[in-house]
Amino acid sequence: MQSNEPPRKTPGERATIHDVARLANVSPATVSKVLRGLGAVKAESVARIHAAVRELGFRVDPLAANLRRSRRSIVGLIVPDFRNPFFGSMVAHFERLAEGSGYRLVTVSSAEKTEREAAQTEALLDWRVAGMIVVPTDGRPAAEASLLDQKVATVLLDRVPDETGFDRVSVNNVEASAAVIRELVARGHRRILLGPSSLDLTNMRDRVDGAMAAARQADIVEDIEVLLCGPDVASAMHAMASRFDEGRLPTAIFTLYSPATLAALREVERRGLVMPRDLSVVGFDDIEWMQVTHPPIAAVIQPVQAIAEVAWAQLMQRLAEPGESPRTVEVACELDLRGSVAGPPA
Amino acid sequence: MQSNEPPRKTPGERATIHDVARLANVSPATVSKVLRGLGAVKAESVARIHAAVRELGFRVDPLAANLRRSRRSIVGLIVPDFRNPFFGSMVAHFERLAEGSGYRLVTVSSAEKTEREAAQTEALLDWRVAGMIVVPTDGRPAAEASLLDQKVATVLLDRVPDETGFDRVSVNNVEASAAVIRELVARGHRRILLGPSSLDLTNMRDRVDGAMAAARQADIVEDIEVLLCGPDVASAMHAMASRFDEGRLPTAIFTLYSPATLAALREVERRGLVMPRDLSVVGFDDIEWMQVTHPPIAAVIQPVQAIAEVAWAQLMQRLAEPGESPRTVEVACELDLRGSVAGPPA
DNA sequence: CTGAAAGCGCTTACAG
DNA sequence: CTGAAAGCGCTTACAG
Repeated sequence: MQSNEPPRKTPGERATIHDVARLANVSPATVSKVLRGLGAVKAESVARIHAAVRELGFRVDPLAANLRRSRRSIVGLIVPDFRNPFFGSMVAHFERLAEGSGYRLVTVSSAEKTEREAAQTEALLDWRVAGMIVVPTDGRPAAEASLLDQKVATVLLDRVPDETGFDRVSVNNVEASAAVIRELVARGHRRILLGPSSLDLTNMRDRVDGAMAAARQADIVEDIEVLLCGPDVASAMHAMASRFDEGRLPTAIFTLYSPATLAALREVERRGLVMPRDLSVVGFDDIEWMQVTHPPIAAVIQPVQAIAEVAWAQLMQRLAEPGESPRTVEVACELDLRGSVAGPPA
Repeated sequence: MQSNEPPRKTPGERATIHDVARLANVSPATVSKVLRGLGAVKAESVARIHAAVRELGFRVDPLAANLRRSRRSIVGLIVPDFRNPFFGSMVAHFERLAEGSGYRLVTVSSAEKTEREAAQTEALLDWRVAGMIVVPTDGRPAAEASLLDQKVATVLLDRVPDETGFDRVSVNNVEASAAVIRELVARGHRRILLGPSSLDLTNMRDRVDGAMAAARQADIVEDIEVLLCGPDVASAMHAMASRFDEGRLPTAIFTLYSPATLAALREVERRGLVMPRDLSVVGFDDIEWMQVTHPPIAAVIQPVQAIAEVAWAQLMQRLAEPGESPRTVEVACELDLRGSVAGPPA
């Protein structure tokens, strides 16, 4: 880091590599070489160059530096929604990972719309990003053709397609969801409501499938109910409210993403129901507030940090070896059964 | 938006303006002119150029396009923490605002560390951003000298310094906090705990000042207690736990940022206290989960969208008229007194 | 060990 | 109406 008061000679204008070269009495090519630690340069020149860099407060323009290469040292990250803390946390982890790796991270959101995801992807490709990390809006990159066409190293995250030419990282959605159902069944529940956002998302489909498989095992498939809750908190509130209005509630709700958990609790609260006496609730995704409710909400914990680390490592690996065939990694979730779960009402 | 399958001639390589020029039988300069809608060009040439652009799936490289100007068409946004939904929401609003304005948004976080804020600012300046929107880590931009030196249009947000050469947008922290105290006093509270993150942050200081002013008016200054809760949820949990351990709690807690609200509720929950019977709680910042707790938590609502819109308008204005003297805008908050507030225990 | 020249993908005067 | 040339801030062969 440089000091707070860069001793620039020309306030308002940044020094260029030519200014440094002039001051150090060498050519711009030599400055460039020294700055990137390449080749053999006379010690005297090196010293003069470093002095000039300090004197002028010179810092290279990373965008111009990459112009001659076909790819910029930028990684693009596309998430569905900044307001969801799960993705917020993901962004924070990637930002930390990008530091020191020599890549800059540019993060954009698709707002859960495929057209926007496509437009954002194209915009990042316009920047000649070296790589991309994408949480596809509905399980398949919206600008898949362009990504493949331009051969940009890409890792898909969270909502990953079954078949794809890209690297993938996800959690063990099927098994984690099955485990939740098994726990509920073990406590005596039969009538269980599942709350996915939509069945177009591959991760949601996997969660429903896992839950259903466990239900089949327990022979309670016919008692399982699926409520589509839509992309965000607003839609989930609406869906839950309608369902609660209908009456004859199940004895347990397993919400498959955090906005639905929020919506379910809101209805529980509004109608004066008491967890877990009247209703058990388990959410997929653990968020900080889930431990300040009364009782705390049981949750499937996604290891965000591990997901980000694995994905970043995969991306770096692919940038190093573009030819390798795509790999898939599945990270295991943990189930924390908190106070919101008990047996069904007597 | 272009179709999913760009009909590129050279897969893997993007077409350049030279490719377009060659195909359309004109010079690159003419293509450039047409693409930016400048100057007079023969209708025939225009048609051939558009045809070539489509044929090759050409899209300009916005970074290269800006190289000749001293500033890139990029706006940098620095927030303290992506994991805080208040800032997540802010980022989402700015992203939407940037679209269609011809600027691309590059968002980074300071992780509540001034050194990181300084480094992130320098990095964005390296990119020659046209403008910056900064939520200063502790009330004053960490790389202030560089921002001023390079004359980059800058708007400060949320935690704004008292005196500064930059445009500022904040909420009416003093008055909003005073209003909370007045409401609590009106309900009979005297012993009130304030929970700021730190007194180094100008917005926190203003909130404390506003609360204190109202307390003075009500002659209860000596009953006010201030608990520093630190930068994030973890530190706030720790601070709250220690304070609750001490015993002799106040009758009301006014947390001045959402992590402290979370921490306060966690202690309430852990110790089996009942709101508002044993304790009233009001938080500064409204977050979605605050309405799914029992009872819902009273909150000072910051109008994130209005804040973002005002700040963006200011930035655009300053880019248009760099010479004008800095302006300050204060946006009003709304107080929603929900079930977590009542009179003190009898 | 060093520098002149060409190039990255565009735009900007300028000349015609 | 159009194009050749120079330039933005760097890097990359290449020649010496």
